[in-house]
Amino acid sequence: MVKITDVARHAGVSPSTVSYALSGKRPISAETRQRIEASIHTLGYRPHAGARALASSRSNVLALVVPFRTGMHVPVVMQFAVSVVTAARRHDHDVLLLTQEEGEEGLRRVADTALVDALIVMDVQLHDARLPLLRALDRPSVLIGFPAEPRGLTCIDLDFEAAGGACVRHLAELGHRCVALVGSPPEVYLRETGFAQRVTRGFTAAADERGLTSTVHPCEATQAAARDMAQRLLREHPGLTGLVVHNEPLVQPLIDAFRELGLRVPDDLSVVAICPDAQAEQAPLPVSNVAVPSAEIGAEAVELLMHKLEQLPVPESTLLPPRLTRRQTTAPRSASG
Amino acid sequence: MVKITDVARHAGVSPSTVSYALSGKRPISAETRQRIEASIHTLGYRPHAGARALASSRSNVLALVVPFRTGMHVPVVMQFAVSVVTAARRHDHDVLLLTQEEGEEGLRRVADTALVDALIVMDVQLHDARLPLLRALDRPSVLIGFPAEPRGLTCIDLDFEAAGGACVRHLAELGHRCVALVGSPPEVYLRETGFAQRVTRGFTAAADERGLTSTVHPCEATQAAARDMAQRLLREHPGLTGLVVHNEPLVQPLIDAFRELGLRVPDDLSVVAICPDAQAEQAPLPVSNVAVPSAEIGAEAVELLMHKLEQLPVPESTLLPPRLTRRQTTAPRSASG
DNA sequence: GACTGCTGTCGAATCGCTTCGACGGAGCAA
DNA sequence: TTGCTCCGTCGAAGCGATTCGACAGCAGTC
Repeated sequence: MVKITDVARHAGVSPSTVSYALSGKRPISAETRQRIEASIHTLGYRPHAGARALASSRSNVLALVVPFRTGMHVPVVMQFAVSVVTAARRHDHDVLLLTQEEGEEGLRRVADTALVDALIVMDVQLHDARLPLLRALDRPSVLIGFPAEPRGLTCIDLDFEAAGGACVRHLAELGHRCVALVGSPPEVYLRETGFAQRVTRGFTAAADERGLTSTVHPCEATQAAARDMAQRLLREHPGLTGLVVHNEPLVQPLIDAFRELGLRVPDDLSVVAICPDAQAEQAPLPVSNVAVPSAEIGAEAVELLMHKLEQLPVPESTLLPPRLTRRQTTAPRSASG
Repeated sequence: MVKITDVARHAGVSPSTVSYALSGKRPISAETRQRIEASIHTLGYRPHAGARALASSRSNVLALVVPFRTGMHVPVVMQFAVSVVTAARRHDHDVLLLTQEEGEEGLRRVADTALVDALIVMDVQLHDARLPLLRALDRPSVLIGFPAEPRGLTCIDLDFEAAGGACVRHLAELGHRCVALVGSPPEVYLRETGFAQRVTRGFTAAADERGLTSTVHPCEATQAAARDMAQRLLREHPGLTGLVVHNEPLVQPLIDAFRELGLRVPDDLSVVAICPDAQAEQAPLPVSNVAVPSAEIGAEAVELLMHKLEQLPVPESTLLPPRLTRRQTTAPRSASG
């Protein structure tokens, strides 16, 4: 293994000079720097991560805690993880993958052994058991999602409340007067994952504000449940012409189910989903949607963390504003509707 | 931060004794060990990961390289990653997440900086550009998937060839005489990802062996493509009664498309998929399938790596035998079929 | 009773890098 | 010329573990 002393000897300088040339923490003359860079290149030198971490007390590694089994949509999680890795690399950091299964002990372990410099925690619950720990840890963290009490933490997420409102307003502007929200499976509400409730709140508030009739329905993510839900909505709310879906795997099955029941989308029923753009675009009939911007959230979470690592102030809450794209599943309410 | 010398002082022993008590590399009397453990507990000691890595030249971290954009089914990748993390933790290792985007340079970086002890590489292509590097690296690696020339490497995957064969034999035993394979999107074949070709080979060989009529059709993973494919198969192969699907997102759309064309599953058409059990079970009509055992592959990949780290011999190839589960989409060929 | 062989522990060296203080020389002001 | 400041570089002291060789004490052997 080639080490910093080898480089130093080869370049005719001292090890500390090589170190400073690499880190830029002290001025080094252009000439010397070039000689050092040449030596590094010809010798193929790479600083030893452990030695560096020991000496500098920085590992340049971030922990990412991903949900294990949850109501969360898998592609969203994956997309998110990839964007975190990509963003971290831009800041010369790597990403250690932890599963939620490890729980608090896992967080404590990677933090206390100085294996990571900072943590990103996904799928935060309203009353998450890990909150006290995250507050107490000597390492900065960023949460994806909002707990009941975010003070003293750094949280980021899509503004789901505004997203729910945006969907309703879009429908209202198209003339719809009776709308329904089909949401996450019941256990997501029970687990208090926050975002489900926030969508509901925004949805209901906007509907009330515009004087629309509205109902909310949690729903399992299966085709059978979709079919039942479609029938039930038709039966219980005959005037329904606008539907908001916040349940990724259910978007297409619901649309299909309504079709089978004889409703045309968007002519008889307008559908707007809260889901990733990729999904909305690729549907057989592209779906009007509010984007769930996993990549943006991941990238921004890393930026926040980098600021915290540099002791710069960051906002406690970051709510990304919803972006609604009208595609082909929403249309003005027809005369017959 | 509490360090090993603090523990040593508290327990009235030398630091090296603490280290040996922790690692078990030399005998320590029961009494001393207990005193040390008590001190560790009361002081809340955790060994510094960097210091440990530097001294022992072992970081206890594995790298996992996941595909970025690919024909691979996202939930399979995720499932796989989670099982790798879980298995690694059982061996007191952590997992560093790399994206394929980083390419060879990324592998070289984490290996040469001694950030990781070993690597797991997913989505290996037949003529993967990373193979020479992986052969040359001073750190062991395990590949998920088989390149054209696996010699000198350690590879593991489902035995896709046997899986293709198993599907055909299952259909043959039910009396079917004309079968088709609907496979991955064309680009997966072009990218030479190996598993697509292997399924085809096993499928065709088994069909020939049993004297069945067989055809193979790559297919995009969209609903529209599924519909076209169903129509085309019906038109071109009127005698078709057995279908093998090796394309996760297409399984349900294909079944739906055939239904819409008036075919009953399994009465008129038997369908067997190569897909994760979870997907097969959760379908509206549970699908007969050969399991893609991501979790097993991930766990076994970690075991192989652990053996290699201990210098134990491991097989160059590990092919997991296919496991076919008959559910509700396959039935004996009907008289009319 | 001297010798051999364990068992259990210690001390010191070492891993490879960062960082702090020091210092020589150049540039500039008085 | 003297005295100050910077700039660029060096040397040495850590960072916090692991590991190797040494050694004391005790048991068993001839």
